[in-house]
Amino acid sequence: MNKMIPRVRFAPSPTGFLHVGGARTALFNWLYARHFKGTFILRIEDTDQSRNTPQALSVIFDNLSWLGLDWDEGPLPDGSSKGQFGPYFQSQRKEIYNEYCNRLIAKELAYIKDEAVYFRMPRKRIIVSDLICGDIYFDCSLEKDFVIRRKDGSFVFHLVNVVDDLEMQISHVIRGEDHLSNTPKHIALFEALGMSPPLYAHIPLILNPSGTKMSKRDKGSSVQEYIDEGFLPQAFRNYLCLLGWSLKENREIFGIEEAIAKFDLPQIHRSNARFNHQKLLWINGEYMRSLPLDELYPHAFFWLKKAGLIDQNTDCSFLKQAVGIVREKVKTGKELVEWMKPLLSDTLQYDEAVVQQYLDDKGKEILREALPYLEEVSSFQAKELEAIIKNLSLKMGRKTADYIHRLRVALTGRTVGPSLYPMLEVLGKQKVLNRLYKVVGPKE
RNA sequence: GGCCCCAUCAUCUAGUUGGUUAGGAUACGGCCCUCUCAAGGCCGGUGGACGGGUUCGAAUCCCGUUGGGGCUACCA
Repeated sequence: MNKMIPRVRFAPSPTGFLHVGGARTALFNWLYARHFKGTFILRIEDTDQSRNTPQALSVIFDNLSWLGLDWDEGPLPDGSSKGQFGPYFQSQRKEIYNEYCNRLIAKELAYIKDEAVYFRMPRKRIIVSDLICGDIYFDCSLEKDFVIRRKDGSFVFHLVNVVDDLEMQISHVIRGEDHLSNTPKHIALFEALGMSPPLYAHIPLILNPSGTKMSKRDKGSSVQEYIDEGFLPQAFRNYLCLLGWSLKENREIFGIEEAIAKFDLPQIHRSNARFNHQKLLWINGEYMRSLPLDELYPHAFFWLKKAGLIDQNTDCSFLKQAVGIVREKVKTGKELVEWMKPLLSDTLQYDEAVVQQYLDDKGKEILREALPYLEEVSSFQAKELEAIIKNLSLKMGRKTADYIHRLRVALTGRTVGPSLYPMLEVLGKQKVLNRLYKVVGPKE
């Protein structure tokens, strides 16, 4: 086994969703592989047949792809696979497990009892040399033998995990700390099979905001929720990096390339981290604003399409401009969709209270004052528009805000929205005038 | 219960050969900016669980206590 070129793996179970803890485990494995130009392997731990469905499998593919984590070996969505160490589904590796199991029995390192196969656990001290936790001593002198093949012939996690790791020549096992206590068993299995174990790195767990274990039942525990909420993968994986790892230079926003360049195992924290939704929101907002518009646009398109706000006929250049002004104000895709509604639809929802406050007789009068200027302005650009509204307010002795607020309400039905002048420009003269006349009544 | 891991602001963290006014970020509060909302700028409070050691000196090393987490399955 060549330790210079790491081979790492992510081995999820097709449960129907990807846990955020699993996502970070995948991310750290992937970062490690990419940093050292190693191999990142995807292996599906589907020994539990009951929950092994095609949909559950595609969730893994989809969510990993969304995160931008590509694998060098493993199954592919089209049903094929790549890599020379397959099959990459545990359900297709029974012969292999059987062979190893029999080998252990032959060497009398395992035995049959009650129709199950038990591994003869060595009664000795086992040292786990962990890349993150250091040397940990386990006194296994009282450890009980454990089942590796069940009565029904299926194999237990410890056995399949070890066999797969050695068959696939995994060099570094990077996994959640919840496996730390299992590691002596795994090491004993490796030794019984005459192999030296891989290097281990147990990463701290991700906890709920309350500090309890994040289980599948908990809200916010699945990656899909964040996709649905309209988080950007760039932001989400950036945040995931921050849970247990940091650049160590007082900077928290960094791209995946920089993470790859600087990632390594020894710098990882030893203590568990709570998931902080507020901070994720902040990071997402940062990316929302700073991503090149062309990079943000496909995500926005996806959100808007899913919300049913756009179709094939929507004007792309208008859409992109609208996203460009709205993204300054929002933190998630869901918010963006909400803010885009008045820009995309010509049937506005006016709140009664808002109308009374802003579009009463006085409000309409103010809008009428502005209308001729908006009609006559030579170029419908934010700068020009700002100039004419400012001049108008000077001339009429009003506050600029008097015009701005009423225009916003008249044009969007809302008191909160994008900055006015850019919005006027994006909507364009025609839409602006149409909407305003709809509010104040036709020209006399 | 047994075994293992962990312990710096509310939260994520910097610190790693003991000597810092314990730094940053999010959140929170105040002020400024302002066209609503954001963003931005400035300021602010809050911190090494507790108790013992070692030392001239401990967030940093040792021990104990407490607290949190994990494992202890014919789940993975």
